[in-house]
Amino acid sequence: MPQGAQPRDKVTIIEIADAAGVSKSTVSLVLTGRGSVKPETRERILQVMDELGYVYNRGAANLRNTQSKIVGLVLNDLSNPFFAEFAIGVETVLQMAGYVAFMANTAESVVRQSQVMRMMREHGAGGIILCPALDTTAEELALASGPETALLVAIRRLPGVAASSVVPDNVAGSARITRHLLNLGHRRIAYLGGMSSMVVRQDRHQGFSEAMAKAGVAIDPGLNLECMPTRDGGFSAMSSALALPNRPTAVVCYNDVVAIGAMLAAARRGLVVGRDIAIVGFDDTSEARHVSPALTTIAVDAVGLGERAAAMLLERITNRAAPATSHVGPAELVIRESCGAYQHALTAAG
Amino acid sequence: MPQGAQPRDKVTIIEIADAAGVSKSTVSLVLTGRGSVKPETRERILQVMDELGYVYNRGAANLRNTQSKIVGLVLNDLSNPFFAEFAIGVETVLQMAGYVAFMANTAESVVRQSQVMRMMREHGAGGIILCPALDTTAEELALASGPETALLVAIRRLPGVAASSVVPDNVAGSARITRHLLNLGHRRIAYLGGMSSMVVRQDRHQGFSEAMAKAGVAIDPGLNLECMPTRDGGFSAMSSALALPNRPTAVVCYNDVVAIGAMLAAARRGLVVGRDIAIVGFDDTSEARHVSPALTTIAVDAVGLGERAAAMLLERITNRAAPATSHVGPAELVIRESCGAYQHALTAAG
DNA sequence: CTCCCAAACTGGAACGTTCCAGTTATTTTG
DNA sequence: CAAAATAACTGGAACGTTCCAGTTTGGGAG
Repeated sequence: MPQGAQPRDKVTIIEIADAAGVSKSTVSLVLTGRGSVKPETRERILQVMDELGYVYNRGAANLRNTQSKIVGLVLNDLSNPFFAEFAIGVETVLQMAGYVAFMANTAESVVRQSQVMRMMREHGAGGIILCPALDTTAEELALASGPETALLVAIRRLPGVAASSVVPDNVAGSARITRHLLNLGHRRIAYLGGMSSMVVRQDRHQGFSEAMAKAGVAIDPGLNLECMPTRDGGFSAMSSALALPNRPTAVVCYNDVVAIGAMLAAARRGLVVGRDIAIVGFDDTSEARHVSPALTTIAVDAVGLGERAAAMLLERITNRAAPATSHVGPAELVIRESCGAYQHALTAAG
Repeated sequence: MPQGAQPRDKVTIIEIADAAGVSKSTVSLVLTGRGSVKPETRERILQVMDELGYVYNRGAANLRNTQSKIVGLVLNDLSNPFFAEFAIGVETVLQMAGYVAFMANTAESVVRQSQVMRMMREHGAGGIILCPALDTTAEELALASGPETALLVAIRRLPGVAASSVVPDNVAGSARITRHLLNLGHRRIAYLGGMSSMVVRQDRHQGFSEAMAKAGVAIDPGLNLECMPTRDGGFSAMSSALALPNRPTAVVCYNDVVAIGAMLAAARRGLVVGRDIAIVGFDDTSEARHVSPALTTIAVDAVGLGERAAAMLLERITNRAAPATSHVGPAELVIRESCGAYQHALTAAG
């Protein structure tokens, strides 16, 4: 605030009008940019605003408008870098379009999720991008969202929900990375991590199964291990897998976080990952590059998914008649060291 | 929304009142919980709300109230897990207090930062927690914040700003980790990363210098290397350091991200980190644990800082007379493998 | 000079809520 | 049993904006 201005804690359009010697309607005209105002009048009004430290009151404006320029972004786990990157993509696009993102972290709690969604609707959000918490049901969502708020479900698809969605191609990605291990000669391959109640786990495991079936390789049911999708979960599940009498030669993990836990467990057992055992992940978070050996994984472009989600939601907000659409993003294989492909190439050549 | 309810896209308090056979004032009473309403009337009103799919309009309420229950959280870099963790801490405390966080990522852009802060004020945020973008000046901030919005500056302290602040003890932390290297016998120690214009860099470098001076070890000016606080920055700065005729035996890095880049550069040169050279970081992000060798670093408890920041801001919002306060959080040494302490212990014993 | 038209501006009624100042119904109290 | 107190409820005036329907101003055409 420029010096000399009294810090009146609530400057309104009317005070601006009085000070500039015009009516509040004229001030509103320059604020919204609608109608025609003489340039010098506009200038004078803007200057007065500056002097008095005027702050536009969007709440009051929305009361008439219904056009709120707010969208909500509900994340299930901000501590996972994957979702942080997703959020960055969303934010970039929204910002460009003059929207502002109300962002909240549910930490996988469905009650917090509905609280947060309610809050957003109460604040007049025109749309919500939701990365649903585990155990979110279609009914809950129907209650927590309404006809005036466009809903887009991202990352975790939610069967039975009539909303747009943006998800990576989990089935294809998982099949792709499984085929890679099969090509390297592995036959005893475990699937590790995630809980079977999770839709994403189901999709990824489906891709795994399909690739195995297509290659004519039988899946040992004992090599299908569930665990929470955390590093600790991966660590203990992998420890059990390694204690098996006939342990796997390769492990397809639910995601990078689990894979990193699994790598730690293998190292603890004295195994060299990429030589004695192959471990692969899913997501391609920045950590996948930094662990040693670097993790072979599936890149799903979190930022790109976020951008796409935001764009699709904005489309539905501005064009309310538009139908709900779905987008399935690409999932690409990134070969690094943890699968032993490099080692393998050497052996094959030698 | 329960079946049978018409999806009227704007249900107001008045329609609820009509349907329940009471006045809008009574409905307002049950909404706010003020005043006394007969339990059965309250029940009836709540039921009607449910049936008609009523959504409370906070914008309209704030028009009278000025108590908005919104606080803004402005982050300079959401892709850095440190800030994601900080955000989680902030959110947890706000949620508890019934507040909702408007969160935005500025990606180190000062123009985006002022846009975002303006938006938040326009939406009636009662306070803003700001992790300032690089190059933020005190003057800009004075313009972008106002008397009606409490400001708290976090993580990066900003000289000359009259606001509360929450920062880790950069000086002490840096001194602590430098002392650790000195105790291990290192004398040629480099300081690597960050730009000297950054206040955080200044603080951390000060701690480094003080520890060196106290130990009576001279600092070689050639071993003070600046770079952007990114992994790539750390990589190239470390590459230069290693090309020096008389290279350092230990490197204190600006933060973990830089340290990880530096480790990569050392490995590329064929050096075994923790044996041939010591590298340490600052922040203790989750990556520090996962790299190999695990990084010795300074833990500053990002979540705790976030919680503290939120609590302090809420205090200032609810008690407007409260003066601006400052909190300096602890910075603790976490010894892992990258400094060779384990190796050193073996040698000393043998 | 008069008329007309556009440009520039204005007053007041919304918007959905809260809250003050009542008004009625019900209970307590002396 | 009347009076007072309380509980339960109500009407209307805010709050800060937008927008409709005017009104004034200033020029140009006839």
